[in-house]
Amino acid sequence: MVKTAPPLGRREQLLDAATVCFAEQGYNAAKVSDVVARAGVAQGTFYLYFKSKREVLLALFERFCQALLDACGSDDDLPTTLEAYRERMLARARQVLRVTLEQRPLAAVFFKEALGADPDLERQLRAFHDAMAELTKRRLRRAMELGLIRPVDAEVAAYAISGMWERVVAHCLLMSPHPTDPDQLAEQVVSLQLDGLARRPSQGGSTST
Amino acid sequence: MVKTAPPLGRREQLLDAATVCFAEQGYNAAKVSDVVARAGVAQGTFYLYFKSKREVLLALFERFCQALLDACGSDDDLPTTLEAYRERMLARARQVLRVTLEQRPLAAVFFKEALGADPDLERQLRAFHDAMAELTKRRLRRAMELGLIRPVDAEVAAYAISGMWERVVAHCLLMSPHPTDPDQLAEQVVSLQLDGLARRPSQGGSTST
Amino acid sequence: MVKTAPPLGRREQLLDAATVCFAEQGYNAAKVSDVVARAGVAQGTFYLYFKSKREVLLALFERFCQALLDACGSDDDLPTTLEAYRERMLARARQVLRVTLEQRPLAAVFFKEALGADPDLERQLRAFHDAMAELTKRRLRRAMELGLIRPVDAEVAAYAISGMWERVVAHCLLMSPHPTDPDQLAEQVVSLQLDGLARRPSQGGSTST
Amino acid sequence: MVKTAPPLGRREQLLDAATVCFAEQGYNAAKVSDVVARAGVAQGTFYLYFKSKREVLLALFERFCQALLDACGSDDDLPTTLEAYRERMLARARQVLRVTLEQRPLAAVFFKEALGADPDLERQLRAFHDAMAELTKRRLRRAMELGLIRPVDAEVAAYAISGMWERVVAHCLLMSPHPTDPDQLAEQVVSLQLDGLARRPSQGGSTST
DNA sequence: TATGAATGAGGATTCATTCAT
DNA sequence: AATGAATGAATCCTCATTCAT
Repeated sequence: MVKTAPPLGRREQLLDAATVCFAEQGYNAAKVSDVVARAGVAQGTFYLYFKSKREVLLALFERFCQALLDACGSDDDLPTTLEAYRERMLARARQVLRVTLEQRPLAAVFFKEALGADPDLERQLRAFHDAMAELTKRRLRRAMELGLIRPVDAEVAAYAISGMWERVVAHCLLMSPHPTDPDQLAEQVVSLQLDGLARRPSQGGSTST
Repeated sequence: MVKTAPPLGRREQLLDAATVCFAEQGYNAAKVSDVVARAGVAQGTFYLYFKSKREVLLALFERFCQALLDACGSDDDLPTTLEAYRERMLARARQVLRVTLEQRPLAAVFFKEALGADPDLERQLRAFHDAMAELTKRRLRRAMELGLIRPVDAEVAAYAISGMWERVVAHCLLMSPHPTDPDQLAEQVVSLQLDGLARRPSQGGSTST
Repeated sequence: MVKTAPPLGRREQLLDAATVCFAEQGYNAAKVSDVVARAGVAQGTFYLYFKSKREVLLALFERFCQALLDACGSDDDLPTTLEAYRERMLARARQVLRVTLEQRPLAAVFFKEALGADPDLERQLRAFHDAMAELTKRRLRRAMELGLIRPVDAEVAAYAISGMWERVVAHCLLMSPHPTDPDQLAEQVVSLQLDGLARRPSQGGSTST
Repeated sequence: MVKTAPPLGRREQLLDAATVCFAEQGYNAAKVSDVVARAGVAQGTFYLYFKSKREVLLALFERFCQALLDACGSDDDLPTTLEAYRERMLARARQVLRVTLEQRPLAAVFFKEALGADPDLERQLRAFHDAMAELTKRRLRRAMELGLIRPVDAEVAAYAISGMWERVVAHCLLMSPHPTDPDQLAEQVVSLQLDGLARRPSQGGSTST
C-alpha cells in the first residue's frame, strides 16, 4: 500500500501509457480503463490531467507535430550550391527519420489516426500539413530563385514531397518487418526528390536493387 | 403494400448511402441508422445485405482499391523510349486522377479511414499498398533493365511514388478549396517523379509556378 | 421467451414505472435501470421513448400539472351569489383533491421534486404556479367586482390560497398515516379561505376538533 | 506560510459558502469542490468539519428551522381580545418575514430542497413541519377556547396556514422580481387568515388590489 | 424480402471521500 | 489544522445487432 510513484510525472506517465494503448489498439478501440491500467493509476486520476479521452489524442498529436517541425530546423544560412542544398536536405531527412524512429509508438499513433477520428483532430492535422507545406514551399521558392532547382509548381511539389516522406516513413514504421537504416533511406529519398527517376547521360547504369 | 423499389439495387443503394455517410462523418461517427435513413430503408434491411457495419467499409474499400488498380492498367506492350515511358505514366496518372475525382466521396472515405479503424481494414489497406507497390516495383525494375530510368532502390521508390500521389490526391480531394485541373496536375507530378527537382544544364532558368 | 407485451403502451408503461420509482426513491436516487427493471424492458428501450432521464420527469410534471389545471375547470357561467360561489369553490376543491388522491404516486413525485432538481423543471414548475396564480387572480378579481368577496390584494391572495392547498394536499398525501376524506377536507379549507378564522357575531361556538 | 485566517470561523465559513452554492445550484448540482473553492480552503478541509456533504445540508436546515421557530416566539401572556390576537399574529408574521428576508440565500436553500433530496432531510423537514403545526395547533385551540376564533379543525387549519405562509414567502423570495414590503405583506396575509375572503355586511365595497 | 421495436453489453465521465504529507 | 492528489464506485447513454411479424 506504499505509494512510491513520484507525482511529478503523472501527466507524462499517462501520455506515455495512452501512446502505447492507442498505437496498439487504435484510438477508438483503446479504453480509458486500458490507459489507466497501464499507467497504474485509478480511473479518476486520468481526469485530473485531461478533460477527456480526446484531449489526450490531441495532446499526443501536438507533441509529435512539434517534434517533427522542430526536426525540420530553421532557415538561417541558406546553401548556395546544389551540393550544399543536397547536404542540407539529407541532414534534415536524417533528423526527421531519427526523431520518428525514436518515437515509434507515438509516430504510429500519428499515422494510424490520420483523419476521420475527430473533427478537432482533423483540423489539427490539416494545420500541421499546411505548416509543413508552407515551410517546404518557402524553401522551394528560395531554391528556385537561387537557381538551385528547376522551376516547378511549389504548391504541388510541396505536397508531393511531404507525401513521399510520409508514406516512406509509414512503411518503415508500421509495415516493414526489418528495421531500416535511416541514413541509407534518407539518401535514397533525397536522391529521388532531387534527381527524379529518369536516366541522365552523365549517370552510370550499375547499382540496381 | 406494393413495394415499387427494385430490390436488385438494394445493396448498391446501401453502399452509396454508406459512402456518403462515412465520407461526411467518418466511419466511427457514422451510425448504421444514418445509413439506412439515407437509403430510405429499415434498420433490419441493412443486415440482409451485410453481416456488419465493418463489412460495408471493407466492401467500399475493395470497390475503390479495385478501381484504382484497374486505372493503373496492364503491363502489355512496354514502352521502349523514355518519351514513351513518360507518356505512359502520364496517361495512367490522368486515369487515376480521373477515377478519384469522379468518385470523390468514395475516395474521401478511403483517405479518411487510413488505418486504425479496424484490424481487418488495416490488413486490407496494407494489401492494397503492397499490391500497388509490387506493381510499381515490377515496372520500375523493367524500366531500369531497359535503361529508361537510373538505378534506384525499387522498394523505396515504389513507396515514395505512391506516397507522393496519395498526398497530392488527398490534398486536391479533401482540402483544396478550388478544384484542380487533373491533367495539369498529372503533368506536374510525373515531371517531379521522373526529373526530380534539381536543375540540369540543359534546362532553361525562368521561374514558372 | 414469448413476448406478450402489447407494444402500444410502451411509453405509458415506462412513465408509470418511472412514477413509482421517482415517488419511492426520489428523482436523483432512482436509476434508469430501476425504471426499466420495473417496466420489464431492456435498458435501451427507455431511450427509444425518452431522450433522457430528465425528460421523463418533465413529462410526468406536465402530465400532473395538466391534470390539475383541468380539474380547476373553466370560467363559464359565473356564480352571482356568495352561496353559489362557495359551492363552486367546493366543487372544484373536491375535484382537485380527487384527482390528486387518485394519482397519489404521481402527485408524490410532484411534491417531492418541487424545485432545485433541474433548471428546466424549475421553469416548468414556475410556469405552472404562475398559470395557477393567474387563474386564481382572475377569479378573485371577478368575485370582487361582483361584490362577492371583500377587496384584497389579488396577487398575495392568489399565492396564499394555492399555498394553503398545496400544503394541505401534501400533508394528506405524503405524511398523514390515515387516509383523509376528501369531501370533508375540501369543506374545511374552503371555509378557511372564505370565512377566515375570526369569530363573527352570527356564528355559533360548538364544533371544535 | 503564515495563515492569517482565523481557524475558529472555519465551520461558519464553510456553512456560508455551502449556503450560497446550494441556493444557486441546488443541493445535488452543487459540488463539494464548489463549496471549498468559494470558501477558499482545500478539499480535504471540508471533511475536518463535516462528515459528509449531506451533513452540511442538514446543518443548514437546522439553522434555518431554528431561526424560524425562534421568530415564532413564546406562548407567555396570551392575548384575550381579537384585536390583541391580531396584533400578536401580525408581530410574529413580521418577525418571520424579516428573518427570512435577512437570510435570503439560506431560505432559498430551504425552499428549493423541499423533499426528495435525501431521506434524512425529509425526516428533518417533516419534523419541522410537525413542530410548526403543533405550535400552531396549540395556539389555535387556545384561541378557540377563549372564543377569539371560530371553531375549526385545528389540524387542517394549521397546515393550511403554514402552507399559506410558505408559498407567499417562497414567491417573494425566489420568484418575484421586485422586493416586497414585509410589513404590508404581513398585514395582507394575516387579514386573509383571520377574516377570509367573503364580504361581510359591515365591510365597505370598493376594490383595492 | 422487409420491417423496426427491442435488446444489452459496453465505456466515458463524475464527484464524494480518503490519507499521506 | 490544512492540504490536494488520488481514488473508484456509480450510472447515464449509445448503437450495432437481432428477430418476431
